[in-house]
Amino acid sequence: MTDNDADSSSSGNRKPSATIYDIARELGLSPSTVSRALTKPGRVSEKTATRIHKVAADLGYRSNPMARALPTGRTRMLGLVVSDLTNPVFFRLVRGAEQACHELGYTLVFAESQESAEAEHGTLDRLLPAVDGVILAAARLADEDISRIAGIKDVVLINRRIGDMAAIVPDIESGIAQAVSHLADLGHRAIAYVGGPARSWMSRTRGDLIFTHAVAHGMTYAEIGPNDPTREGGERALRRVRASGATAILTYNDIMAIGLMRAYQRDGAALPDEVSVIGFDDIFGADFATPALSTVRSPLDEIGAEAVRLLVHGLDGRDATPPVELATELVVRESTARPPA
Amino acid sequence: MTDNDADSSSSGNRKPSATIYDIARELGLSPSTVSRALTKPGRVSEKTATRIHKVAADLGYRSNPMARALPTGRTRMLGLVVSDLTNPVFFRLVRGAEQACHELGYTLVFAESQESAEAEHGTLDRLLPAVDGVILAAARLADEDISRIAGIKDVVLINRRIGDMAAIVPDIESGIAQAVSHLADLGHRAIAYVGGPARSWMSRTRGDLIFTHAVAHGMTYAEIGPNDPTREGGERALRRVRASGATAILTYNDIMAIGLMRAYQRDGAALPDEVSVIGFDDIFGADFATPALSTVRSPLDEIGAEAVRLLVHGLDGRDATPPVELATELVVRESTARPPA
DNA sequence: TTGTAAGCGTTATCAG
DNA sequence: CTGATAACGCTTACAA
Repeated sequence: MTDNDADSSSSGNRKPSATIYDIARELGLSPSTVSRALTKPGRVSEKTATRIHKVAADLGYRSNPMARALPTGRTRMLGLVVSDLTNPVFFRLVRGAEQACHELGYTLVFAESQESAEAEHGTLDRLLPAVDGVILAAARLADEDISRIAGIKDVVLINRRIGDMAAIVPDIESGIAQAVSHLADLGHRAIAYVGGPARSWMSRTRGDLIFTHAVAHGMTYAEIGPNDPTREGGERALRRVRASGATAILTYNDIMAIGLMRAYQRDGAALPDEVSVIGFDDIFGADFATPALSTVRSPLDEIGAEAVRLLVHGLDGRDATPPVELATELVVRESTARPPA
Repeated sequence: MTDNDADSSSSGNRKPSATIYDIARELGLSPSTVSRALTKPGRVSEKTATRIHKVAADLGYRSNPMARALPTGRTRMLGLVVSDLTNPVFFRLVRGAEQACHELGYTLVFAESQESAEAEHGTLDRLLPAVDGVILAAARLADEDISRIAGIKDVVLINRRIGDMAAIVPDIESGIAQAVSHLADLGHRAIAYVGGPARSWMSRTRGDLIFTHAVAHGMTYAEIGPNDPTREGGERALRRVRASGATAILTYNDIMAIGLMRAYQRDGAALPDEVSVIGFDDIFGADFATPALSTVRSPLDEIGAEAVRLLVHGLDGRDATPPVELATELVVRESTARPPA
C-alpha cells in the first residue's frame, strides 16, 4: 500500500497531520519545549524557538484545537444562535461577529433555534459543549431557556435585556425619535405599530418608545400584534392596519414592512401617497423595494462585533466592559410622504 | 438554594459539567461501561443501560465533543466556506446545510474566504483542523488553494468542478434553455451576458451555455466581463451593456441584475420596455425589486443539504454517491418583455 | 532554558 | 456483559 494520495475518492488514507511530537523528535527536543515555543513567546531560547518554528512550517504543523481544548478547557470557539437563518437581518450580524472572531483568534459556530422546544434537544445542545460562550440573537427564545444556557456557558444577548445579563442593544430611541418627528413633520396625526412576536423584548421596546414619542407629538397610537416577524406576518396584518385608520405605519422589522407594502399594493393602494411606512433594521433589499423603504437603521455589523468582544472579554476574566451604546438612525427613502388630504 | 447562579458576572465559577466518571462513580460502574451505554446501543445490558441513562439525565450530562474527538479523530463538525457572507445567495445554502447537519448530528462551522491570500493564513487555517470536512462555496478561491485544502480534509465543492472532486452542481442547462427560449419567444435577437469574476467556474459555464443556446436560436451573443459579482459590479457594467446593443441581458447573478437595473433606471430607462434582464439564483429580494426580477432559480437549499450529505457519506467511507443533478428553472416575473420596436 | 510526567474526557483493545 | 488500561495531542506544574 503505497502512499496514494491522488486517490480519486478524497476520503480514506490521508496522512495524519504533524504533531508537536513529530517536531520534537525531528529536533531531538521534548514536546513540552515545542509546545512552549509555539504558544508562550519568550519562554524558550531564541535559537531553539526559531528552529522549532522552521520545522513546524516545513511539516505544515497546525495545532489541534481539540487536543488543546482538553487540558485548557477552552475551545476558542463561540456560538452564535439566531432564530431564523433565513432572515437577512442576521447576515450583517454574522458578518460583524465573524470578523471580530477572526481578529481575536476565535472560530464562530452557528445554530438556529426556531423555538425553545427545539433548543432543548436540538443543535444547541450539541453546540454548547463545544464553545466557550454563546451570543444569543434569538428573539423567540424564552427567558427560562436563556437562563438555563447562561447557567452552562457565558452568554451575551443581542437586542434584548434580561436582568443584568451582558447584552448589546443599540440606542433605539435615537432612531425612533427621528422617525416619529419625521412623520409628524410630514403632517401625520395617527401612527400604528405593527409588532413582532409576543416574546420579543425588542418588539415591546420599540412599541413602547414609539408610543411615548407619538404621544409627545400629539399623535394617536395604535398597536397591532403580535405578528410573525416575516413577510407573511406583514401581509396578514393589512386588514387590522387599515382598520386602525392610521396614516403612518411602523413595523417591527423591514421584512414585515415589505410584506405590508406588498399587501397594500395588491389591494390597489398607491404608496406612499395613501400610507407611509417605516421599517426597522435596514436589511439587504430595503433600498430596492418599491417604494424604497424608509427605515430605522441598526448598526448590525458593529452589534455583532461588539457582542463577540464583550463575550471574550468576559471569558478572559476581565471586567465586562459596559456595553457601548450604538446609535440607530432613520434612513429616509421613498416610503414616507405627506398623509392624504 | 445556596446555588448562587444569579451571580452578576456570568463568567467565573461555573460548576464543571458532569463526565462519564461522575456517572460511573454514582453507579459503581466503570467509565468504559458508561461510555458504551451512551454510544453503542446493545453492547450493555438493558438494565444497566437504563440506570446509566437515568443518572446521565439527572446529572445533566453532555458528552464533551473535544474529548471524544481525540481518540476517534472525528470532530463531527463540518466547515462551510463562502466567499462573501454578505451575499444573500448563501442564505439558502447555509439553511440547507445547517438542516442536513442537524439531521446527521453534525455541527456547522463557517468561514468567509474573501481571497486566496486570506485563505492562507486566515480563518480557514484555524477552521481546518477543527472539522472533519469542508464544503467550499467560494467561487473566488483558486484551484490550487482548493487542492491544498483537499490534501488536508475531505472536500465537497458547490457550483464548481475541479477534476473529479466531489461536487454538487445543479443542472444549469435546464434553466438556461428555458431563459433563452423565453427571450427568443418574446422576440429578442441580441443577448448579452454580464459575467462574474474571472476565476469563477460557474460564471464561465453559464456564459458558455447561454452562448450555445443563443446561437441555436439564431441570436446574437455578447459577453461583458469579468465583473465583480456585486450590485456595484452590475451598475458599473451599464455602459458596456448599452454599447453591446443587446435588448436582453442575463447577468451572472441576481445582485448584479438588480444593480444593472438600478443603473438603467437612474439613466432614465423604462424597464422592462427598453431592455429585458434575467438574473441567476433567485435570491431573497429578487421578487420585490422593481421590476420584479425574472431569474433562473437554483435549488440552493437542496444544494447545501446535498453537499453535506455527500460529505458525511464520504467521511463514513461509503462510496461517494454520484452527485444528484438538481434542476434549475426559469422564474418569470416582470423584468422581461418584448424588445422595443 | 529545557525535560519529565501527570492529566484533560473519551474511545478502543483486550482480558476476565 | 463488564472492567482495566492504553492511547489521542496538548498544556502545565515541577524538577533538573
